[in-house]
Amino acid sequence: MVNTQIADLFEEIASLLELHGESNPFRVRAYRRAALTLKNLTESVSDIAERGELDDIPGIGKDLAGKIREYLKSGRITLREDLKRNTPDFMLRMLEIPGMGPKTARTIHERFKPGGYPELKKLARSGALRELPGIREKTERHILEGIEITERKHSRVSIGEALPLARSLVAGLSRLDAVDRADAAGSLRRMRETIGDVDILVASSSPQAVMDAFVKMDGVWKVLAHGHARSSVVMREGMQVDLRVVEKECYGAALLYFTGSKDHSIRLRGLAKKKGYKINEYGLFEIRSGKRIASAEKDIYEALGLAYIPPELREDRGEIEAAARKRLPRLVELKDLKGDLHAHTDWTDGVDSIRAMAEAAQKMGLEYLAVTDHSRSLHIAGGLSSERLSEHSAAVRELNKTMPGIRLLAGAEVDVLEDGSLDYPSDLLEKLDFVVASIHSGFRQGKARLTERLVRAMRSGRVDLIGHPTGRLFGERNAYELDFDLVFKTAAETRTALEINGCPERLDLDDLRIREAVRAGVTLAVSSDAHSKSHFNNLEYGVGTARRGWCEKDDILNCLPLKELLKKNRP
DNA sequence: GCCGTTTTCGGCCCGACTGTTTTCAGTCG
Repeated sequence: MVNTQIADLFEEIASLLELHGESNPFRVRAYRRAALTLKNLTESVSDIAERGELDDIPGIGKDLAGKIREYLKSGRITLREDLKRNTPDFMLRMLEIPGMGPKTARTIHERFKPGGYPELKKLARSGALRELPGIREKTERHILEGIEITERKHSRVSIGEALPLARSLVAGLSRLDAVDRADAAGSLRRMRETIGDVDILVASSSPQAVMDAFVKMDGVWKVLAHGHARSSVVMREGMQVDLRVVEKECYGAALLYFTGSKDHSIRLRGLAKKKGYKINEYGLFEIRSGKRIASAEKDIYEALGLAYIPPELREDRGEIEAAARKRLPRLVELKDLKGDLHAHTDWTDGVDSIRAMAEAAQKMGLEYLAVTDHSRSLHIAGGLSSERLSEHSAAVRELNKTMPGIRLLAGAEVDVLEDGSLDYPSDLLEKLDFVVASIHSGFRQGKARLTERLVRAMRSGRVDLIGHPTGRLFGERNAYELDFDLVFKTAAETRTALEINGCPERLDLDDLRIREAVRAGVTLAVSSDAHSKSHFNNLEYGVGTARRGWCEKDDILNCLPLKELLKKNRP
């Protein structure tokens, strides 16, 4: 996507400017901010450029608009080419080392011009770097450790990995006598689909004791920083965890600050300043008197004239304006889900029986579960033949007689074949209670044909829900391109729901597309796509993503009680 | 480089930790 390409170039320009000693930090920030804005855009900048509306984008002025146009026209940005020509590749890569910023990278490069990590390591080991100003033995050691961390650390991990780790750390910390309260903050609390660092906040009146225990916790590999208010460690799996300890009185303000996002915080602080206040992690203060006005999250928002903004919305994507007008959505919650409409069993590629899955769903407090095993063409997953599907439905219905408290729906996840037809005959689908249709093959067909497949499936009149609509798989496969205007329009017209697949490797649709879909009047469904009992946890990730997409309860099909679901589905 | 109920100049969020420093610079979130 062209937006991402330009965003990456803007980020690169920002780093290059710093390396070249750019004296105006705000110029650098302007590029970084613009990069983030572009990544958050759902519309392609080339469309916006065609309408001549580039400088309507916040943070994009005359100059940056010009650079975007230059890229769209020529595929290059002259400033970036010029800077790049005068910057060795490794100088830029040195910035990836934690603790290594532009000033240090530049100093080292000017004197030694190392061409890669091996050379830099040799310099640090030999003690050669310490002849530079500001660098002594400890800095050398930190550079060596930083390189080691860079080599070990994988980039962002899915929330499915990060959340359980964070919860076990929070539980461990909560057991300490010195700890009054502990929470995961940062991008985890905002339920971002991927997590860079895990941020944990603790309230305690004996911070040093908490910190000392933290850096010695199980699984800690390296200690990056160990202070009395803040510490950072790297876990054996390579994930960085930052811990911040504050007094109980500041907990809300610290939670606000530590949850971010950075851009949301910056906006809040700007607002505060205009009102004569100052926000830091200890509270909201009146500048004139130095008095603390508020410290709970809610109270701080209120003092700024804003409604309370749930963490999932704190991305500076219009939530501050909406909060000022008291027009924030009432976000869907996990407890609003009445059922799950997409799950697999040991009839195909799931590991648990229909009964075991039903019991697990019931334990989650669900009223209904659609059992949607794979269709015949998906051989790799042991897709059911037409005959087997009939037996499957019969087994599901038989079980309903013996299991009070949960209603099982006989369903299928039917493949949308390469020509857009469905993988079971129409009369067979007609007999099912619930039909999920998904694309599992032919991902490379291109935007027009993939869109046409989904449109045809929706127009078949046999499909209730489109499963994982963009096919993305975290770390494996990017979302395929679709004509979303057409997909959303068709979904709304045919009253076909689109899935928010809660599997953490999918989270498909993603937050931005969900928001677009809601605006287009599309109904969504949060599904677990569970392949085992434990996967019903996925619903939590799905709801988190739905909330990031500004979904209310009424936008979600499986928030309907069973009766209404059946009525709506088969009128 | 952007932006404007402090509007075309002069601002731009704020604090912790570390190391190399005697009062601060660099980096990070």
